[in-house]
Parts: sequence; C-alpha cells; structure tokens
Amino acid sequence: MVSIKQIATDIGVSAATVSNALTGKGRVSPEMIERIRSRAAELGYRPSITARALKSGRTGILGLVMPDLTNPLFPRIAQTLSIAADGHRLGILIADSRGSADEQSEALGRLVDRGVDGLLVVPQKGTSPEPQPVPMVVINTASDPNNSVSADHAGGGALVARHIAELGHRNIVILGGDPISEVQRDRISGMTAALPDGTNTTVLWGDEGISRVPGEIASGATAVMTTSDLLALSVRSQLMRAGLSVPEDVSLTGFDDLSFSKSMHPALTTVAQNVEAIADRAIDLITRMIGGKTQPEAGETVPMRLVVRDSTSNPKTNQEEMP
Amino acid sequence: MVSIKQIATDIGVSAATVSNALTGKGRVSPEMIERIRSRAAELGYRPSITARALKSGRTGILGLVMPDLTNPLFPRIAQTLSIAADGHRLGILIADSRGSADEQSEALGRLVDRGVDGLLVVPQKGTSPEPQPVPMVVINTASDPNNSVSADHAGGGALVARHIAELGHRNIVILGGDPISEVQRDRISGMTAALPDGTNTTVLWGDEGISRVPGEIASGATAVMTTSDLLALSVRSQLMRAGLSVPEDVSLTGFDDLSFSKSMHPALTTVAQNVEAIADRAIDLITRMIGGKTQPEAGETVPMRLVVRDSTSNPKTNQEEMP
DNA sequence: TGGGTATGATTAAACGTTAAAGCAGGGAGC
DNA sequence: GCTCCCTGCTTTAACGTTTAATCATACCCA
Repeated sequence: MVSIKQIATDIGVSAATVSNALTGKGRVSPEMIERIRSRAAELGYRPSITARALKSGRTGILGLVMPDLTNPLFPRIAQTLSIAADGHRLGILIADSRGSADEQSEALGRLVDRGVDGLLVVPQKGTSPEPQPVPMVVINTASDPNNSVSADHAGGGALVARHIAELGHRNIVILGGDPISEVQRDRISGMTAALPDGTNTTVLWGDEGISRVPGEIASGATAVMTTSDLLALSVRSQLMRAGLSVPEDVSLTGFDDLSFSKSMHPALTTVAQNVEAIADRAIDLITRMIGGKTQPEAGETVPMRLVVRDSTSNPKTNQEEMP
Repeated sequence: MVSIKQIATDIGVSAATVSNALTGKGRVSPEMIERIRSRAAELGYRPSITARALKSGRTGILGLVMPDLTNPLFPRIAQTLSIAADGHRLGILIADSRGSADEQSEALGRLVDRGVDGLLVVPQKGTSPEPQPVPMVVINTASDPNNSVSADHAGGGALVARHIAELGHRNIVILGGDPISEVQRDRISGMTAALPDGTNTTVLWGDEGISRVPGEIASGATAVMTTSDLLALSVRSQLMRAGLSVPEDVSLTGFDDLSFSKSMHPALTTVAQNVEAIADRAIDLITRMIGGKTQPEAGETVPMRLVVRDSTSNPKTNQEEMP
C-alpha cells in the first residue's frame, strides 16, 4: 500500500505538501502539484479512507437496517439506495433486524459502533427505532413524522379503491397480511376512506382471511383488494381452486408491483411505490442531516402510482347473474 | 465520543494500560483491570473501529458485489451472508454492478478503496471478475474452480430432469432466460445429460421462447422445464391463455424456489438452492483466506434440493389423447 | 548484600492523513 | 533600508488505538 509519505520522500518534499497538492487545499506551486500528481499516478496511490475517517470523524458509510432482508421490496430499495449513495461518495453497510425489535436495536448498535455517519431504517412492523447518536432517517413509516421518507400508503390505497369503485364494484373484500403492520393499516384506511358511501366492505387478515375469500365472493363480493402482490397471488390460487376466474368473476388488486406481478395471469393491477424517489429523498435527507442540520426536518411523503393491468374489470351485472 | 485517553486520565494511568486492560493483552493487575473495566462501562466507552482499522490494516468489512441487486435471489443471499458475517464480527458493504462488466470492475475498485478485507462476488453473467489486491470469493460460478462457492446447478438440473423422466415424460421443452448466463447453461446441460436416451428435447430461450411453448405442446411436448421460477410463472400464464392446464396437460418446473412459487396455482415444482450453506461456506472460505492462507483453495459445490409440489404429474397417456 | 527476575506500569512510536501554525525568501511600497 | 505581505513549503500535532521497548519496584535466593 503506497502512502503519502512514500510519495513525499520520493520527491523530497514533506507529507503535508503532498496532501495539499492532492487535495488542492493548501498553497502549492503548480509545478509541484504536477510532479506530485504524476508520481502518485505512477505509484497507483490510493488515499486511505480509514486514515481519513480517523482524522475527520467521518467514515463515509451509511447503515441500512431492514426488518427482514427477505422482504421482496428490499432488492429495489437496496439497489436504488446504493446507487444514490454512490453519487454522494457514500457506502452502504447492511444489517438485518431479523424479525425482532431487540435485534433491530442490536443491529443499529453494531452499525453505530462501526462508525457509520448515518442510519437508514425500515422499521420492524409496529416498532419505532430508538434515537441514536448519529442522524437517522426512517423509511416507510408515516407515523413518525420527523426525519422520515415514506410512500403515501393511504394515498395508494385510495388510488386502487377509486379505481375499483369507478369500475362499479360496491361489495368489496379487503385483505391484509398482518394487522400489526402500520403500513398495511395505512393502506387499508386509505382504501376505505376513498370508497363511496354505501359500499359494502369486509376486511380480512392473513391466511385465514385468504381461505374465507371464496365464501365472501359467493355471498356477493365482486372485488378483492389486497395490501400486497404476494397476497394477491395467493388469493388468485384460492379463487382458481374455487373455479372463479379473474377478472370475470372477481376483480383483484395487489400492492407494491413486485417483479412477478406482470407475469401473472391475468397480469395484476397493483400500486407501485416510487422506490427510486424514496431512496433519493432518503439519501438527500440524511446527507443534509449529516451535513450539520440538526433540527428535525418534516417527513416527506412520496405519491404512489396506480398500475392498471388485466386483473380488474367491471363486475358482472345483476342481469347476468340471475337470468 | 469517549476515548481510551479519557478513561486513562480519569483513573490516572496511561493509555496503554487502559488498552491492555480492555483487550487483556499486556500485564495489568487484576484490580486495575477491574477499575478500568468499570469506568469504561460507566462512560459507555466503545472502541473506535476506525482507529483499530488504521492500526491493524483490517477494517472488518467485506464487500459484496452483485450483478443486479434486483436479482430475486439477492435478499436471501444478502440476509444469510449478513448473519454469517456477523458471527465473524464482519460487516457487509454492498455494491451493485448494474448490468455491465465495467461497472462491476468499478464497484470492486470502490470497495477495495474503502479498504474491505475481502470481496464476495456474484459475477455479472458471462464475466469473470479480474483479480483484486484483497482475497476474493466468487459465488455461483462453477467455471472458476478456485476460491469459489457455487450451487451445483448441473446437479440441480439433473434432479428435475430425472423427476420429469420418472413421471414418464419423453417429449420435453427446456426453457432458459439468457444463453449468456453460465449458470443457466449449466442447469440446462445438467438436465439434458440426465434425461434417458430417446427423450425428445427442445431448448428455447427468452421471451420468444415463451411464446413458442404452446406450439411445442401442440406438437406433442408434455413437460416444460425452465431455469427460473419467474420464467415458469410466465409460461404458466401463456399456457393458461392457450387453454392448457398444469399439470394435467403440461408438467411445469422452475428453479430457485422464489418466494412466490409456493403461492402459485398449482404450487410450483422447483429446485432450491441451499443459500444458507452457500453463504456460510463463502464466509468461511473468505475468512480463511483473510486469515493468511494465500494459496487458492478448491472451489466448493453445494448440492441443490428438488422441491416437488403440484405442477408436475404423469403425462396424459396416448389412449386419452385419441379416443 | 547484591544480582537476577517477575510484576505492573510507562513511554515512544506507529498506522495514514490533514489542519494549523510557522518560517524563509522575495518583491513591493514608502 | 525598513517593514509588510505574499508565496511555497515545513513542522508539529492530532485523530484513537496498539505494540514494542523501557523502567521502577519488590521479591527471591544465594
């Protein structure tokens, strides 16, 4: 590993001068700068980020904590975050909070111990990460209004709900995965709030909820809105087993626009998060916080986008149903 | 940030003694150790990993480069890797090689510049990452036999192929995503090698291949083996559109056991990678390499596991077909 | 009593970098 | 000719930690 000192002794100049020449900070003559630059290039000099980190107190590393790296949204978040971070010369250290709030705290602690400059946290369902000695931005939990960046889950719910309502559905099943998840509750409350008066809705949860879907259809429901594409896929299978077809007998919607949803048959109508925007804002926010702004900034909310595909259509009319 | 020095002056002892007491290395009296320990705990002292890194030349960080963080397998790899790394007190810095070999090199370079102790690389399709100044373990490319850990893709292919053959299929379509991918080619060659003589196989690729599947079925094929669950899902949709049912008319298999495959209808027969084992071995291997073993170690291969679900069954007999 | 040694600490240096202060020399202004 | 300032470089110190070398003290044994 070639260091600043070697360049210095090579050229017969002090280490400080080399540092100044390379960073363009102090006063160095143009010729000297040139000599140092070229010698550095010759030797393939790479500054030691570690040494810089020690000196400056900044590691240039962000910690990313996710509730479960297995979350199907994680890849896209990680990718966009990593690209956005690159743009700011930041690295991303990952940690998994493995399903428990305790592990989440530990993960945060480990990252802080490693000297990360800031933390990006997608919190464990139903938890709110405790304050940390470094700036922290919370992703996707609107409840904590400060220093957070979130998709507008309620707005997304409203989007699908209006779509379904406009198609003419008035008897609707809403299916969530886990009532503990605030994100899912937000989506659902967005849905119900946007439905016109007189709409009949039933809210179901989890696997047990899935199994009750065919029954609900039999008793008159014509659409199923879920809080996740994965849930929608399960419902699709359940319906198929029951001999019901989508969208002829039942309209079906998902959430998140996961990779497989456009390959489904029929392709799934869903609501997409603008993951790129969320990641960009999050990185932006945290870099600003690291840059010294200590006062909490208001949380940002990123609109969701309705993706209409083939799994939704008008409900069967009553005439058709009882000839 | 409380440092060793503060503890030292607090107690009235030298910094070296504090360091020795805390790490248990030098000669310190038991009472002094106790005093120092308790004072450190009181102050909430956390050693500066950065300073240690500078002194020791080890950052305790591993770089993970993936071709595309959007890869559906990434979450599981990242999670297991991160847990396994935790066990060795290592952190994981992620980087995305964004689809090109050039970006892959740059990503590797950035990580090396950050001082990672080792690199874990899932190479870009069809590329072989150039040597780096730190130990590197290549994941999932059997071709590079040194310092690599890979699922036994060919073996996995053989597993499904034998399953399909045992069910009685003799006219089979094999569908790959991209012939550039060595992994996919390995899977396919494993399949074809394991099929009994006299089996009629057609190999198709990509979207165009998917669209040709119904035609192949019409001309007598009874099973479709794909190199990815996502591909299988697309085929499933295509078949549905063509009015063909799975597994009655066509047996269908995937690869990788992605999250959604058990929610499909019918639940997909597929081949699972033992991601945990791969990650563990990779971490093991790289820590050994970092620990000084400079000689290349033979690549390891981890067996795959056949997951039989509902998308495969006996082919229709000829009698049934022409009554 | 004196030399050897074990014990428990200290000092000094180092890892690679940078910020601040200092210093030598030259040119300008009066 | 004196001061003053500007330029270009050097010295010093520091970030927090570890390690090798050193040192003082007390103890043991001959």
